[in-house]
Amino acid sequence: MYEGWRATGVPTAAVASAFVAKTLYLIDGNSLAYRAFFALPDTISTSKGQPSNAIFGFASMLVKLFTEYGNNPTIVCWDRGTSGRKELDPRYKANRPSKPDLLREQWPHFAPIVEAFGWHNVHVDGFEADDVIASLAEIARTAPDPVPVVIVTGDRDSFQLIDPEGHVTVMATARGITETKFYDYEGVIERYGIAPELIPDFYGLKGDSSDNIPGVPGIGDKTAAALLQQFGSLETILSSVDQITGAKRKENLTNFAGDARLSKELATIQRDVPLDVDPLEIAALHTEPDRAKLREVFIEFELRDPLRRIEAEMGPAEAGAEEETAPLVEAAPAVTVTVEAGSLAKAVALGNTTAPLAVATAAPEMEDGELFAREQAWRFAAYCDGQAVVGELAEAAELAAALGDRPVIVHDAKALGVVPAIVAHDTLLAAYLLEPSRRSFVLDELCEEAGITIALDDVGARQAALTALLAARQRLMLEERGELALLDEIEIPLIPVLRSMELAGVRLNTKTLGEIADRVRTEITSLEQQIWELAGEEFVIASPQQLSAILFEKLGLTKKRKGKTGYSTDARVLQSIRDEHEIIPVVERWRELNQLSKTYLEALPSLVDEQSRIHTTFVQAATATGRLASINPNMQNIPVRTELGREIRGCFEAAPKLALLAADYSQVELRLLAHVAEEQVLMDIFKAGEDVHTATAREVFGVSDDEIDSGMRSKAKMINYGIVYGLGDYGLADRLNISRGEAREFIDAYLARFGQIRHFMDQTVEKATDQGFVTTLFGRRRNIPELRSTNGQTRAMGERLALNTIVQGTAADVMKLAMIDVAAALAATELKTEMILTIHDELLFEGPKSEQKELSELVEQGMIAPWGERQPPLAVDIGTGRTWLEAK
DNA sequence: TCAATCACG
DNA sequence: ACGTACGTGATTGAG
Repeated sequence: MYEGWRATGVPTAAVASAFVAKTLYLIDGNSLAYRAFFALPDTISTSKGQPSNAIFGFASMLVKLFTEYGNNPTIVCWDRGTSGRKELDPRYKANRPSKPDLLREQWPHFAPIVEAFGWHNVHVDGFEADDVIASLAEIARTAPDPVPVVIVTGDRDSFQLIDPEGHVTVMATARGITETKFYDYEGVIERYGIAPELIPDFYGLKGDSSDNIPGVPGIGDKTAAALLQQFGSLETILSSVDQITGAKRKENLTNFAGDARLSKELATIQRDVPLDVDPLEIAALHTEPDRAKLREVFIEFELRDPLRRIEAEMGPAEAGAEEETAPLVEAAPAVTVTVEAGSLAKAVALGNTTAPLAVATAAPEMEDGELFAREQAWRFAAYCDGQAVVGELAEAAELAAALGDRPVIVHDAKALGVVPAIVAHDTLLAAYLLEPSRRSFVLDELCEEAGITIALDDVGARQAALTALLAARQRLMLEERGELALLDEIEIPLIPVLRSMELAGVRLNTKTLGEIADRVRTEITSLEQQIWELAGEEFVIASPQQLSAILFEKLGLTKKRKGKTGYSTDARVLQSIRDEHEIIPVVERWRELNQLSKTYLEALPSLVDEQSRIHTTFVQAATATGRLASINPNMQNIPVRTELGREIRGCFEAAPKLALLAADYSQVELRLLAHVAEEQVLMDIFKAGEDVHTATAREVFGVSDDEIDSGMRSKAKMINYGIVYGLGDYGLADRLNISRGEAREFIDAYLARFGQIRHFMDQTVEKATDQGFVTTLFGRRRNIPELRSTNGQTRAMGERLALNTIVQGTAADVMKLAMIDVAAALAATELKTEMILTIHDELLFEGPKSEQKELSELVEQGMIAPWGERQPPLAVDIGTGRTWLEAK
């Protein structure tokens, strides 16, 4: 039976039985790889754009086995051909689609991961993984001193390998990939109602569509199990057809008896595959993971969490082993680092003083409830050229002052409070440019992933050194991708500009705001009573679940869209059923007031400083497109669209004796689109200074200007927005409340009139799909793995992302350059005016009214300057006033 | 912690 | 057969 491996001369079962028996894990590699691939979104990919969902899932499973069950002897088996079973019936697995490209690309990387664990890969030509597993398990099970076997697979037909003695059990992957369920002999009986050895009979009856095993028509899980329980085996069933109830079933069992027998055979896993490995030997062998190799592949595929888990499990490497896990980068200087406590001056003089100094700071540790943390010192560390100095600061601002003109490398320079005069590199911003879709940029994690490690006891010194090494690596990568200028000429120069705006803040008239708040509170209370009365009971109006129960169940109103947890009650749904019940308008009003009240009226006053000013924090590494984000509070979503919203906006005002000036780009995104698509008709509209929506209506509907009504203009406006967002007919139909067909006609008419836009879209999608990413006009890059998804809907999303990212991202680049220009121009004058806010395409300034004329000129110039001579020109609208509302 | 909702560009 | 326009942040209820 085991000639295969006997012939090769490896130890026989008798010899091997001398080894100590441990549990042997036999993994169906194919099953796991496929499961992982289909269980996880195929948009998971590395920062370089390499698809990695299956690798991630597969590696996670191995890590789970390692961490939860220990380092057991493990063999991963792989298909090599579709086995002898194919000869029985050419239909077997015939309708199985070939391996998806995205999985095929990942295929070569599974085996090395297994090897890194110190585990074994096995395949036998002409056999499938489960046949190999069965044969290995058979040897282990029947050895004089049986080795317990756990088979890890997602395929249920492997249950037939489970034995009554408990030597062979199956760990089956459940939903997802890392969720598993153990099956032993009793477990299978419990689950299927039949013993494991009847599994082939079971599949013979019910068939298996995934492997194209026919079975008997009309027989499913339940019937197959019942029949087997009654008769004991497929053969007995087939020979006792007369005793079976149901004419049709009888007929099928008679007519398809041949198929059933063949199906059983197809479902029977072979246990006599010739092998050249000895499972008993492997079971007795203890191997250790190759930590360096493991690290290398996990880092290569950016498997952050699995790497963390496996390293935590393995514990610190043994002394002396450190050399083996050498970092992937040239991090040699780290070894020579010396740490000495010293002064700031000493730090600043570290190494060659014209070379950048890497610095790191740590805020005082604050215990819960501790109010006076500032009495403690800040700690700082500086690193340059293999030497480090650590020390303390009375306050954070000391650092920038001491640094003077020394170039600095730092992780998040803006967070230092005072931005050093010369920032040579910011590892946070560099990491953001390299991976703009990433959510967190923790230095330790970035280094960990890059394979940069430094053995230094002092946390501060280590952070500073890590920053330096990471910076070097990042600059090479940015250079390679053509994004270095983006860092050096946009993101870094922007840091002090943003910091100044944060420090300046915006003045809030808390008195007026308080009056509005009181008024609104009263109204909310009254609305609340009305709603409860109309509903006939008190409930939490803010709970979509409870509201949904009232509206759609108690009151029986028309249900519209439904989400994951129930029927939607959002504004659009409410609007569409407004006429059905008098409660709806009250709920709508309550929603509006409550939202504005909770988010702004009640929250903002507590955020003002002694000057009644609010200081937001701009997050430079937040959005996937390059835009800025604003938090604590978010100053970029202050209301303006509703009446109450405008009242709130009116509470933001200039300080006494000063005024506000707002400058916003007019239709930047459409102008940029016209430029990148080289769409002459659209460019001409802008060059002529026309209203773009009206002009679009004219072009698309083929009418003259005086025939355009407001409805046509608003339709055109929707189409224009749609174009920028990457529109589809359904989305447009939804918004315009027209049929999908009509929407399609509009879009076709638009793209026919603006032919270059269509060309640009097609070309962009093609190029982006090919490259896996898009870039803005200024070279900012975003990977879009969605474009290569096997799911059509996901791909469509990728196409929209591709187009929108170019437009939105280029607009963000332009605004950032504008802010740098304007800030520099302002600084070069005697003007006292300050730039205080940026809201994507708008800038807000505060200063003496007397400066407004000069300021307008300067701001407009500064905002247009980055665009240079490109066509169409950009345009800026400027307004002034006491409040933000007036200025806009 | 997530989903739903809604404020903005 | 699906479920739709891009990008954000804050608040809230419910698990």
